Amino acid sequence: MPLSEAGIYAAALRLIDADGVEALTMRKLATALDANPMSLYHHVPNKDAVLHGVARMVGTQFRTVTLEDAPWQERLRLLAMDFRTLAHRHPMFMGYSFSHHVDFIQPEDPFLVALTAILDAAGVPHSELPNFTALGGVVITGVLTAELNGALHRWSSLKPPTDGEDGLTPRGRDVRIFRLTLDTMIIGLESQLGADGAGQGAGHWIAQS
Amino acid sequence: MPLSEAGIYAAALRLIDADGVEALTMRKLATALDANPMSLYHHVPNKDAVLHGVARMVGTQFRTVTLEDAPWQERLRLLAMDFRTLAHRHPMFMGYSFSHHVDFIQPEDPFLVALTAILDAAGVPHSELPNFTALGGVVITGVLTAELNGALHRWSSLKPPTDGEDGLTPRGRDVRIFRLTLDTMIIGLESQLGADGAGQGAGHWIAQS
DNA sequence: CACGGAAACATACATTGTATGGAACTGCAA
DNA sequence: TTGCAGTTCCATACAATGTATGTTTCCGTG
Repeated sequence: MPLSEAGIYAAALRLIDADGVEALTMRKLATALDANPMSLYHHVPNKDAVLHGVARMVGTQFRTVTLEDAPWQERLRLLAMDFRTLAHRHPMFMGYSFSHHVDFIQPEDPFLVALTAILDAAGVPHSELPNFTALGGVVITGVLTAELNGALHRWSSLKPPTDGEDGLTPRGRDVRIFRLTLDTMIIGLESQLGADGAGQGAGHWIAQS
Repeated sequence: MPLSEAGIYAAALRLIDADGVEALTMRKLATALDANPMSLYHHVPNKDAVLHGVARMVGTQFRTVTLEDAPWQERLRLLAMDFRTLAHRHPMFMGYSFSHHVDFIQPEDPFLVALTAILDAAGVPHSELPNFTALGGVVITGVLTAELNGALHRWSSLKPPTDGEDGLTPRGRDVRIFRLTLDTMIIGLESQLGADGAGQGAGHWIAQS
């Protein structure tokens, strides 16, 4: 069987699934493909390209059903869960990918597109869509990363759209989003704790599978 | 000036601040200390230990004021911001640390202790404290990581206390926390969007520094 | 001054990604 | 079939890295 770009990515993914990304070497990859290490370089420019290729390959596996008519909360939950399912299919790679900003998420990426659409449907104003998309994406991938690399465990057991300028520096926007995330979490907690009369969600987090 | 453990950590941190963690090599570290590479190994067992040492060194720099009487929301905000300040003092290292689970956060860590105390004060039941601590910690470090490594940017411009068993498998608990985070974010968004009558925070995210 | 332990050093090795140049194969024209 | 061009493959080589191993230098104490 001759070498091919797709074949290389597939083999790389298999090795990564088995032993993790750091254990992947060009030599092992070549051995797995029964080829000389240098032969790979005729199909792939370098190791980074292999990882990007794997990222694209995994990325195309993402599927989510789009329930146009469901409430946005439900759609968001579903999207996140679908993404989590994908992440758990290749935990080694995804855990690495999120951390090392292998630019996994791209414009036109189905996840990104779906997330944006949902937030749009939720009523987020267009000028704020990028920020909220970032918020959602970061929270979802952040928790996912933490789950995949075990940080979540350790913590819990320790004794489109930019059509308008906002006049903020990049740094300032970062702070903005950071605060936004924080505020969101806080308000969410408030409601869940029933501190004020938000009602509907209060107490539901106590003891349920 | 003779070599010393603390001196090695300090020099390592300087190099990391300048060029990032991946650029740190034992040889460069030795050169910076005007010593032979192997001399370091008389004070430090290996490179990982250097990183852990740096982590401890940076960790002790964390300070936060504890406003016992302030509302928990304010305390949480303050804690997160203090942590963010620390992270921005050594962005290279912190960004790396969060991703690569250099076990930066330890029991008795001031950040962890403060976070737990605040959530306790917020009324989180003791049985749920670990979960909520994880939630808070993961969200805070998650967003921070995303900010430090630029993911936040990319996204936004793209077009103690375990005293009771819960009978869940580790995996199951992960799912639980994941859902919890998600729900929190969702409820938070709901409130912010004024979808129901939670009021107090609605709309405050539109156009403010 | 002698000596014993600690610190520093020089050398060496395995592992990594990859540059370089030649060998083998493949498809096609004559 | 033969000749040839281009693609694919492979053997060798190199620099960078972490660190094992053995030797030398230094420094305080008897």
